Amino acid sequence: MARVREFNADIALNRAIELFWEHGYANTSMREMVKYTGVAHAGLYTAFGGKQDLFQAALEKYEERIFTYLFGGLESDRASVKDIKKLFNFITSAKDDKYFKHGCFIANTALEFGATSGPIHDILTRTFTRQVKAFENALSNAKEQGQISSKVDIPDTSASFTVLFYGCSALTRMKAPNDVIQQSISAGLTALAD
Amino acid sequence: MARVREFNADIALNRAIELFWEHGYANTSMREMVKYTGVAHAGLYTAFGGKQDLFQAALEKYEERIFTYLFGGLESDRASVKDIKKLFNFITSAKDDKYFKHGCFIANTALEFGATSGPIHDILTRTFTRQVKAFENALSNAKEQGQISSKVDIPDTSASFTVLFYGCSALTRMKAPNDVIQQSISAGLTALAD
DNA sequence: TGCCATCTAAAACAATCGATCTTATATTTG
DNA sequence: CAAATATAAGATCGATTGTTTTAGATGGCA
Repeated sequence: MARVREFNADIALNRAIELFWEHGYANTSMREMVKYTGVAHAGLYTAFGGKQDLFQAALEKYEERIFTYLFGGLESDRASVKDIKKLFNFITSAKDDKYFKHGCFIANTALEFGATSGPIHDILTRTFTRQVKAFENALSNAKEQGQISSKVDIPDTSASFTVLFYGCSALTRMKAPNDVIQQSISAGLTALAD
Repeated sequence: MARVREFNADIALNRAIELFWEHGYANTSMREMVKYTGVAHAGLYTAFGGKQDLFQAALEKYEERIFTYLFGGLESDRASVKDIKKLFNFITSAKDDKYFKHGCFIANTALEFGATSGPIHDILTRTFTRQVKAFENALSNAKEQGQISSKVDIPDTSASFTVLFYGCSALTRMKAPNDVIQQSISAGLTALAD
């Protein structure tokens, strides 16, 4: 029949995530995307549609990624305090890490798009809700196992951890002093200590 | 001598803050700015310079504003727990408020520009540092007055409050459920209660 | 009143945007 | 091998960007 596609769409999408992540949607041109992915104009457009579609695909792939790696443990039946600490320990040590040096891609997008309704905002709220629930799951498991005091307010603490995550993401992105990030995390996690 | 300027530069700058605040730097065109401010192209350019200069002037005016109104009390010699609570009470009730419905302008800009060096980033880090110090000032005053336990770690708690502020700003901008914001604040402020 | 600097309004500018189309190459199937 | 087709590279499209220029209106001062 015809010639087979030369580029790997999955690899290209990972590159797209990187570029959108660093510069945001508005500050990334399709020409830069062509250069960075190494995929020709026509290739990107036939494989993904337009710029918005590419961005949405990148955001959804990233969403999948963080729930596999970053929040994955928190959604498990055996989620515990250890998983929460693991998440925030990663953030603490990840200011230069490939996968967090620009903060969280979802958080960056949330502040770029604000409350502008559309498919992007749907992804943002969906992710947010799932993050809160992941913390709730880990905390209620931890309470059942007696890892944390029965006095811990689970909805309040889950909300607090979620906000802590978004706050740390913002600080990481703007390269705020690392000790402030560490201090805020150690203060936030005291809720689990007593 | 010459014809006197018809528009008030200060009023125009306040309008510029509103538009940049809502849509960000990249997503605001100078044509929209001309429409929104009611000031002609040439007027904006002669009064402020280019788009970047206008943005910088807007950001600095906003910076001045939040340290007068939002963080003002925290920098005072008589700053106390009451001022911290006042700040977060405002955020709790301000999701539809003219002055916070799109989150904090500084926080939005921090995530749009990231760590890109330049005058904008200087403003961001300057503001951030001053916010942390404002919390430290209020907390050390509160400790001296016996309002909070002597066991409260001031650097940790200040960092925690600053991150809470940026996190709540993000949630407000993306119109996250208001109860999550409230819960995170009530959880964050428990550090002051015991 | 007349000058002229400075204003407003709008058109014009070059550059760049997202998107499409062209051209030529490369590859698979009959 | 040859026809068919999707590819890659890049020229090109109209629209929009930030900025500058032009043209006309306005107001303070000689």
